[in-house]
Amino acid sequence: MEGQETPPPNNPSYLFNPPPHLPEIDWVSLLSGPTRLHSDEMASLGAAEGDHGLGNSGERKRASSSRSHKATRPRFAFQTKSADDILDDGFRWRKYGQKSVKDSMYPRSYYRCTHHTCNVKKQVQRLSKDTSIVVTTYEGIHNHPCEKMMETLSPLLKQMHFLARF
DNA sequence: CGAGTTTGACCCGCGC
DNA sequence: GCGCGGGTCAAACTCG
Repeated sequence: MEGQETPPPNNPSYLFNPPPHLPEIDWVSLLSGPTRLHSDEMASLGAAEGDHGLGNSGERKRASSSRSHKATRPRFAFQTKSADDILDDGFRWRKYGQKSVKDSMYPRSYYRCTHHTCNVKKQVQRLSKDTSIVVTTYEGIHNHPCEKMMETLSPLLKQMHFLARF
């Protein structure tokens, strides 16, 4: 049931996502149907983000400024057709939660980038309508190079460095 | 033994 | 004000 009408373009110009077994990404729905997942207006640059009182008697020491980041954070969602929920995009993700959503009969998984200085999050959810479709929502931008990519590029960079001497 | 996953509880925003 | 739905935390657990 793979109605693939868009074979992978073999243009060698993609610097991002050169991964080995990348499933087909529905970039069309990405670009045309921007946000029907979360129609959140990313206005309200919450400058006044006082941490919540949270005067709980030492229960959850919720380190403030965690949930309050609903301000201007780039987020984009796209659909992939894959049998596997998690697709290897070159980054390392650590799962930190899973919830069952109301509309979908499948649970939604929450991942966070394992890089120290990188607090990019993503959530993965399988469509109940079409179980072969997985909706991935990225939130934030990586402030570090993709290690998979660096691994691939490393010898190339070395060679360039070598050639640059001439 | 460390990194990552599982899972239940907690917290919060929003609609009624 | 209350209940629901969704997002996150953290302890326990698993796997390499």
